[in-house]
Amino acid sequence: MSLEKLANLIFPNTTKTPQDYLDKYPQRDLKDGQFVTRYAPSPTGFQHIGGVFASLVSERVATQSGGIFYLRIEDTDQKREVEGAIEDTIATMYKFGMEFNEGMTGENSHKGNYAPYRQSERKEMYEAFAKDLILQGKAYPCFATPEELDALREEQTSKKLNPGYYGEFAKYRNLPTEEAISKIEAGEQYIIRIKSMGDPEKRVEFHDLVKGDISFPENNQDIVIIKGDGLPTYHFAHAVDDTLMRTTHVTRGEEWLSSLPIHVQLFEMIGQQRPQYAHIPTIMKQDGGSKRKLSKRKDAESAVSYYDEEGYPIQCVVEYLLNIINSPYEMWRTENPDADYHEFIVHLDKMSKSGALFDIIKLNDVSKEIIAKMSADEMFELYTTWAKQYDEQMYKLATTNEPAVKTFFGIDKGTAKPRKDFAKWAEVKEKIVYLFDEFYDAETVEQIELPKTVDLAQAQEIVKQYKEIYNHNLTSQEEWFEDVKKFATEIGYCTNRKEYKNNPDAYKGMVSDVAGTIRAAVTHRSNTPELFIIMQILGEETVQKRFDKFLNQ
RNA sequence: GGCCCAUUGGUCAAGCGGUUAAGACACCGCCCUUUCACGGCGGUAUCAGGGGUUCGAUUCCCCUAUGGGUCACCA
Repeated sequence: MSLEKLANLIFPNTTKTPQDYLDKYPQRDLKDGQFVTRYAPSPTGFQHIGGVFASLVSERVATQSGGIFYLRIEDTDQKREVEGAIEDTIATMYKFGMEFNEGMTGENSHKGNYAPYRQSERKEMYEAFAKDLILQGKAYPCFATPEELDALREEQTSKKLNPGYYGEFAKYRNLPTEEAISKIEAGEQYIIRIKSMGDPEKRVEFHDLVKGDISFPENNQDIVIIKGDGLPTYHFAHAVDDTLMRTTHVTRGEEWLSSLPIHVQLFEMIGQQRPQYAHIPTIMKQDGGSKRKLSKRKDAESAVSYYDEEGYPIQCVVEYLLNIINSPYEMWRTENPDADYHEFIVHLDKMSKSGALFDIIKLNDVSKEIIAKMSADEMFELYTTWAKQYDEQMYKLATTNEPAVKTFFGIDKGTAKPRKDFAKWAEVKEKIVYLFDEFYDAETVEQIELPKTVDLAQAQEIVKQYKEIYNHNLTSQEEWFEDVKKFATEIGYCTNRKEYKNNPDAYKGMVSDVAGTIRAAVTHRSNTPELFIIMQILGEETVQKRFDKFLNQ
């Protein structure tokens, strides 16, 4: 029984068997159609929007089925691990409204009955499964050094052969067990590989929930399952963990698709049923003439932190993502304008099979729509929360002028067609600063946006006269505008577009020129919401002061 | 290069053998309009190419092209 000797030599402290763990983590009590999914990131620190995209899919399909969604940390690569990354990941999940039923809840805490949820703490389980494979002769220690493997790869490449450790190239695959034992006893370094029985002439077939039916050649590589540091590779951890955690559906990025033959094989080798797979497309970015993955280095929008910094309400980002996940979302949203997005049912089979280009313009539109529907109070709350962190000056201004800002945010609210002014909080400043004298006063004459057809001298002439008749005590926008029209007529401007078009020479311009000029004088902007309300917010004294300042430009 | 996946307008995309090939964003025009918006109406623009199968292909099959993924003791 030399295999037993070998197994015990490699894993002297492993007394439990796979069955022990299978008993310890029993099948979940699920009703038909309930999904158990997971989000299983590596703690590398960078929160990528693609990760949010993938986890959102997982979370939605699990939650909407009444199943379980859990968070597993895949920290088997210690070199890449970044401190604080686990907490970052968890914070990101919560921020995006994804509640997980089980998993890591902090650096050193978790919830759920299938713990630990961190791979580095599951070492004994991988060892039990690996030991069992060795015992059965399905896995073996490999003593090849990295240099040897490099040389092998080079040789294979030069001969135009498939690179890798397989078949005749698998030098230690058929090493007599006694020799393996003596090498280990002599202290030689090794890793554990599977003894692949796959035949690349044969094909594995499977059904992917997103991609449909796919087939691959069988895997014939003796892939590594336990690395030199004693931790499992992704492939092996996947098979063991998703078995023991009783995952029913593996939703992950499509970059995993080509390792499916390995995974299928691994599940077979450990004698367990494989989960169903849904390989979801990668979010891409247009780069010149071609598409590429959203890049951490090149694309600011790849980082989750970007949306924080720019002040996109998270709900907007989620809804945009949902839009990409299932395009019927948009239709659903139109039909259910006030529904919570959680009520939308995500269908894996309706996902696009190819990667969508990230479209920030569309995101802006989705966002504007959502912000337009918010109440002024809600906007104020979200805006000041954002500003507190990212724009201290605006935070102070907004909080010390709460009523004014709320009135401003509230313009048009509750009407059938509220303005869609803001896509993100970072845009608020440029569209609101004229409410505050310190900004208004600091602006130069070049910054004044006059109507296209009016020059400064004309504008000043208009304002000079308007200042005299300006009545701050009007009570409605309509009343005020009637007043402006009357004034415009008196000074030779037309108040009827058709008439003006028919006879442009009879007038100095349109009433829009007059209104635009007043707007420019009061706000320096050509684009603002209802001027009447802005002037009310400002107060008579300020409005008059601004007229004066304008006349002195 | 081998293997795999994908390919409908600028973008997201409906479609699942017979359609005037939806809709949304963007763009353009008109209308409404005090500006900007919003809104309304309309417009430009798509089945990658070539072969089959079929009475009929965007839909099915094959080839080509293009794009993407993957070929680690990383996940």
